[in-house]
Amino acid sequence: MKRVTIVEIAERAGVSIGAVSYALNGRPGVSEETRRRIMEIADEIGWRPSLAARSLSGSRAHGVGLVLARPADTLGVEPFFMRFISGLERELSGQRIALLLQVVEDHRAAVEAIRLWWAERRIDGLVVTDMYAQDVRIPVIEELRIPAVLAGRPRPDTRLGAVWTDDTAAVDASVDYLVALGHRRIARVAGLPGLDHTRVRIAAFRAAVLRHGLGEPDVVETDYTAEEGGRATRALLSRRGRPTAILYDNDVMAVAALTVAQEMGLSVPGELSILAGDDSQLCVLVRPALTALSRDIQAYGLQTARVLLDLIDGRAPRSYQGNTARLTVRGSTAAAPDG
Amino acid sequence: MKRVTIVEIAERAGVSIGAVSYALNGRPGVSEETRRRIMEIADEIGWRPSLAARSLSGSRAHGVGLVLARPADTLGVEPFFMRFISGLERELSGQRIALLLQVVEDHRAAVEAIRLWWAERRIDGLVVTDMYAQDVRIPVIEELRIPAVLAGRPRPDTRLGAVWTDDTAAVDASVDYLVALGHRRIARVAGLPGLDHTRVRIAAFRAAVLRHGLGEPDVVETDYTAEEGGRATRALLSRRGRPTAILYDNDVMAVAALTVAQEMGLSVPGELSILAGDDSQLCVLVRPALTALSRDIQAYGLQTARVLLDLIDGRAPRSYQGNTARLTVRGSTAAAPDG
DNA sequence: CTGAAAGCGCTTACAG
DNA sequence: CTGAAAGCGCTTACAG
Repeated sequence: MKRVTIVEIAERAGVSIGAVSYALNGRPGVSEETRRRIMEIADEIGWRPSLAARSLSGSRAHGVGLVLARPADTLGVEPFFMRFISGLERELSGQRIALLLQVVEDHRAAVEAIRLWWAERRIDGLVVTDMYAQDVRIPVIEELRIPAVLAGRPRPDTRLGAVWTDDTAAVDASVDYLVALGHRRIARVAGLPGLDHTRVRIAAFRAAVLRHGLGEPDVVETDYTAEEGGRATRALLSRRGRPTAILYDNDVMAVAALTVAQEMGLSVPGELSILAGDDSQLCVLVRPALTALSRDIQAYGLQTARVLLDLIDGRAPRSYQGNTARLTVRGSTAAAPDG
Repeated sequence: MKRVTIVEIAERAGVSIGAVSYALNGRPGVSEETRRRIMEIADEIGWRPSLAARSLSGSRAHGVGLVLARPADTLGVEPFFMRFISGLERELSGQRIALLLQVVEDHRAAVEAIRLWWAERRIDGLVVTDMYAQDVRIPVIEELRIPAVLAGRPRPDTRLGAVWTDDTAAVDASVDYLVALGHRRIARVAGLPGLDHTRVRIAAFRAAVLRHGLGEPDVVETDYTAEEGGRATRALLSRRGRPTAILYDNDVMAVAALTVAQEMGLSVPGELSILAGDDSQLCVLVRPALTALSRDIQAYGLQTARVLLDLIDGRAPRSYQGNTARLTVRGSTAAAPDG
């Protein structure tokens, strides 16, 4: 059970521990020959750096934090997060950087978690998701000067990095596609109105509807859950002049909408076209399979990790724009009924 | 940016750093008065222990690891993991223990991750999910003497703790329920055959079918994905003497089955009863809503964390049995067509 | 009850 | 190119 340390390596190699440290870290100060011998010994006895010791003397914690502020049930059903995490991991684990995960109720708790992690020197940086237009986490992160990257639109007034995709273009493409199918009454079931990207998408939707001269844009806000998605759908479909096509802000709500339409005796896509704002296996699970906006979430996570690692290494904050979501056409969209 | 350390507290309080350490950790060696004064100062200047320092001198890393060895896509769609993680978190974060998460492809990679974490002294213990009957992780964990708890059935031949629920009883209840509805041809679409709990459930299913005198038990093995679940369903429903009821090993496959049945023109539950082995929002999303085995996954995660923390504290390995899954009856099960 | 000191396992100037 | 030493921020016997 005795821990293998550089002292043992130094003894076996007949050099000082300083030399061992230099050799192991690839820094100048030892001859190539010595370095090789030291590396061999380290390998042979299965040495691994103690992160505690390394963190204490160097100043890196070798960890980054991700705080998810959502109810566990919502997190569970939306496939987004696990895939995103998995993408982050792919980049981080290669560099022996741990991902610390915390699931909390709200932003207040998130701020608390961030403060503690930082004070304890557990993390070198932070990944921030689910940005709010007014986000209490940002001033705290700025004040503590924590390297951080937003999974979302850049905030030029901050020192934070950002990895984002062009939601406006994706919404535009969706509306254009539906209009080309002859739809004139298109509605949007949006997610949480406080969220940054929800707002961007709503704005894009409004602009697209107006641009096509389709009258007053019809948007219902929800909390992203199946319940509210279903309820919003029921409300929209009960109106006179009900929409012939609805855009949903995620996959879960679109699936719920399909159920509601079927219960109301409306055929999809015959009488109603449904378009999901996120793609996942869920969309393929149901009938008709759902037309959806797809993007590579794992790649998104991976890029986010890269931008964060650069920041931690002291490079200037970057904004990386990933690929715009593509429209994957399946069975839930078709020509407008009266078209 | 200067870090607040116990040195500063000691100076302000006019005592040694040793006294500060004792006071802050609630150990004897300082008077109550001194202790209170020290705590106040610490609070006032916002001191937080450096985990690196604490880990280096004490021998705790204050972290536990969870390695998920599954393809990211599967992980994403099954709501189980996020809820489980969220339950783990609830217990861990209260004790300032970090959850380190790693998502890998297979058990070989999982073993590698475990070895590294342990060698680097990043973790004090491990949560192990998705146990295989023959599981390469176990001998490694035993050899390294890592405190670990299985989210699954106890292994009496090991020093590992375990948190589990009685799958046999849950399967029994499901079969009994279907038999009471008059079903005589009941099949099971199982998950990955290598998994421990898959085997237990298959065995329980076989035993129940035989006990009820329903003839040769009909089991199809899959990989838990919607694709294979759908394919298995199609195969089962294409046979002469097709089943009138099918038990699925998770929620995702049951939803896929619903789609397949509808495509084949079979009414659910009129001609086919579907029972999902896991419950989640997915089951409520579809029509008919799926009858399912429900359990409190968050509580399961929380209990798992507790058993692990006990182990880490040096207590003897415990096996904790959680509540057996309850049958939540919804619209996908009904009396057998010929009953 | 309290203080002084060693030690955890590294990194990093600073001399040779 | 190499060695000896200080230091990171704590904990913990060991003396007083």
